[in-house]
Amino acid sequence: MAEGPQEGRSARKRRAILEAATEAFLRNGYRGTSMDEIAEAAAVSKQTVYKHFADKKRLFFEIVSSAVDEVSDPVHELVVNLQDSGDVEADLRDLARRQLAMVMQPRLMQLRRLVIAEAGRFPELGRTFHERGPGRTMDALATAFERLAERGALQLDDAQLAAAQFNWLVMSIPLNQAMFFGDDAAPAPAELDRYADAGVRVFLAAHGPAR
Amino acid sequence: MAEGPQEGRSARKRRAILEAATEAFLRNGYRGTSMDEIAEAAAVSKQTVYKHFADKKRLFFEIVSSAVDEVSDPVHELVVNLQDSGDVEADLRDLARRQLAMVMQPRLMQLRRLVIAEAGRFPELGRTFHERGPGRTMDALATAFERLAERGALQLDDAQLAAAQFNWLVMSIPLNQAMFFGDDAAPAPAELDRYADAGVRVFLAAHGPAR
Amino acid sequence: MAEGPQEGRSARKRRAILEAATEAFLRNGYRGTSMDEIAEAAAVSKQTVYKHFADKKRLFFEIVSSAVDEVSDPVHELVVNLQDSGDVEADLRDLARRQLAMVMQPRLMQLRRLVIAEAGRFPELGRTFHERGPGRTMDALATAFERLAERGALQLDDAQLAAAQFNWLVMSIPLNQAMFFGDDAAPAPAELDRYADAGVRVFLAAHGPAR
Amino acid sequence: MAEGPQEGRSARKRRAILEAATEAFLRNGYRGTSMDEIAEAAAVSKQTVYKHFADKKRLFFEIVSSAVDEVSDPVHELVVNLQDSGDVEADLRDLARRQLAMVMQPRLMQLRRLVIAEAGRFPELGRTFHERGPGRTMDALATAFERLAERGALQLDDAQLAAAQFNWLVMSIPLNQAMFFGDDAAPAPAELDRYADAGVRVFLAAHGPAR
DNA sequence: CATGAATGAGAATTCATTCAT
DNA sequence: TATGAATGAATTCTCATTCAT
Repeated sequence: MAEGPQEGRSARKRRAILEAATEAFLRNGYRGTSMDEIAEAAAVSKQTVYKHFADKKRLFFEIVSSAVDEVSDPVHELVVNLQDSGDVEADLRDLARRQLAMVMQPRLMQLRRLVIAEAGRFPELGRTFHERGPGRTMDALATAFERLAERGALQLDDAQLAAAQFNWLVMSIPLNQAMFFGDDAAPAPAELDRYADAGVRVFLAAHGPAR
Repeated sequence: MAEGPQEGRSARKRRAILEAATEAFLRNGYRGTSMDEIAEAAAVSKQTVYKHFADKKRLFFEIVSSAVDEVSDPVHELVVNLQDSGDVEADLRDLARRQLAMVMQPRLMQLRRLVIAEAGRFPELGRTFHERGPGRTMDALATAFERLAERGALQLDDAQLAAAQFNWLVMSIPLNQAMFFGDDAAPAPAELDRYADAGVRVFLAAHGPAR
Repeated sequence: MAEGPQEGRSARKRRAILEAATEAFLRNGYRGTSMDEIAEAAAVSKQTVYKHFADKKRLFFEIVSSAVDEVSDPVHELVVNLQDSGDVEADLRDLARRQLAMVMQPRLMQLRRLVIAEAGRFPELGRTFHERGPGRTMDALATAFERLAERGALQLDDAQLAAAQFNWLVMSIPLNQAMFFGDDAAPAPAELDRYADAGVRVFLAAHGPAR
Repeated sequence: MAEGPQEGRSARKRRAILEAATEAFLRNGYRGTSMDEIAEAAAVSKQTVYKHFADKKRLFFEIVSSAVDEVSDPVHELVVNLQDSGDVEADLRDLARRQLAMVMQPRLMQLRRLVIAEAGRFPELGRTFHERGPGRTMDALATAFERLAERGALQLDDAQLAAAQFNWLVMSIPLNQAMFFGDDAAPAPAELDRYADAGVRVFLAAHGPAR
């Protein structure tokens, strides 16, 4: 009765289910996860699961939606708070390093794989992920770049395109590596920084301030 | 009986199974495909399937391996035959456009999704795909870039890194779009060319010949 | 609290349960109705349902018993008040038309189907239905016919038999039609009258006053 | 191998399934019968059931359709072969007695109950039953009556109506009794004959030859 | 008293794989 | 060699009924 400040039994169970399901879906995918398994992991009866979530699909959707937000909010935050110290290169490098570190977290990698795997079966899923994840990040990046361009710190024709290029210049190499070689093979932090720096260098060669 | 000059009944059936299985696995994934379905689509009995392939996993592996080669050989070919007309920009743009068009083919997109989806369950799969697909392509690209660098057409510290950057600069944006928004939402050919060109421009800003 | 003059909370809930259960059982049958469903429709907790009715079977029984009375009382009333204006044909035709209209009401049709469907599982049910429904009606009819016979308006050997014949002559055709073709295919009121009249004609040919 | 003249394994299994399913569905209804039960009763694996019949609904439909034909063909036969000996009353009485005896067979009673019970869930079912059962019988009866009317043995305005009246005059009373009181309470053969005779008497009073 | 949760079983359907013919 | 059947377990979902709060 003292457990959980003002959270009722029901809400507590619901949270337990969500956590167990997130864990399971991220690890084993949609088809690889059974409702029995989720109920057991949440220490709840199957009935309780079905009372909270009408069916597996719906549960899956809520899981993924929450996970997307939970995991991409910090990345978005980062971009929104991009510093403008006067030294564009330093600022972008800083952003790139932090962003890459976040994006490469096992949790986000798993989520990305999961969404790609199930995007065929659940078309909405891919859209949702992209809009609330990379899409939102790149929009914020474009806005930030426009600010920099106004003061001459960047040269841009198309801020959206530049944002996307920055994004993928920084992340593509390690991301794809991890995607295909498994979470274990993910590059070490120091190496991640090198990828980030290299990406920024190329980006600035194209869009940096006029020399 | 006159069909297939020197191919026996058995080999013919094997091929039918492979084709049916490829189709099914690419469309519905590993778990979404049943052996019954494959046998029926190949017009053979299930026993015959099991005679040729010990179990589902093995069949899946052979399918994916073959598909990887089938689908990435042409891309590799392209890179190996990169022209050096003297006009690097034109040559790279030509390569980028062709490469992007190939990589965005539905078949390759499906394969990529499939491998990512199952990489958790079959770690070897991701490795195989990367080595025989993007990895091989990028190696060939690095070699080609080194040739260009020798003649001063490119400026490179690290040819491998440059090759990877080129590769993803050209492909990341449309590839990710298609990955998350479904095959239907893939960009039109004209737009693909624009992405290719924009990627090449950024690449050359960083690695192009000294001005 | 002001609602229901002398009916307590408990009695009100009980009534709500009975109404919800009647609706559900009539529409979906015994097996097709769940206790959850009933509790929800009655806006009470499942526990409350079980407090009022020991189990599903008992609830079902009470439902059907009440429904039988509710629905067959008016029919019985009708027969009991059979007029004797001197014109037997007119009087019987009037009775037949009214009776048929009542018997063909959707509610009674549903009840009839329900009882037939479950008579195997609940033998008492069929007995109850017949006794309090058609049985009682036919008894009343027999009594009325005897009165008419005494005054020579009808010629009868066996009043019970004649009552049953009258009953089914009037109702069998449209009843069976509706039974097998669904509620939607029930004959229109005008057509029902024609069936009633035709039934009466045949009945009077056999049992009418001597010519 | 010597078992079954020219019937293959598969056909034999199929027949076993059909028999087991008919038995089970007739006794326990659609919802009251499980596929497990059917498979076990047929001494077949559940897979085999599903290989022969796509799903429970389909199996149920085939069962009912076959049963309707099997059980109502003899009745139809009877009506088609209605004798015309010159003594209408004797001929009709003979028909009525035989028809009633057949219609009251337990098997047909069960089928009738089953169809009525499930007509709500499967509207086609009721239609099919009526068309191939009572409907067909009454059509044949109408045709036979028209023949008799031509020779003055019957007086008819509307042969279809007269056929339906005959049909129900003969059967309604015992049929409804059995329907509601269970198979055990079915009237004894001698009593059935009395109902048949009484029905014929009323029918002929209305539609018999002019006196 | 009444709510949410638990129980424990059973439903239909599907699967990968293996015998028997 | 290849076909139909069998196996045995798993999956999603539902149900009637009963505790615990």
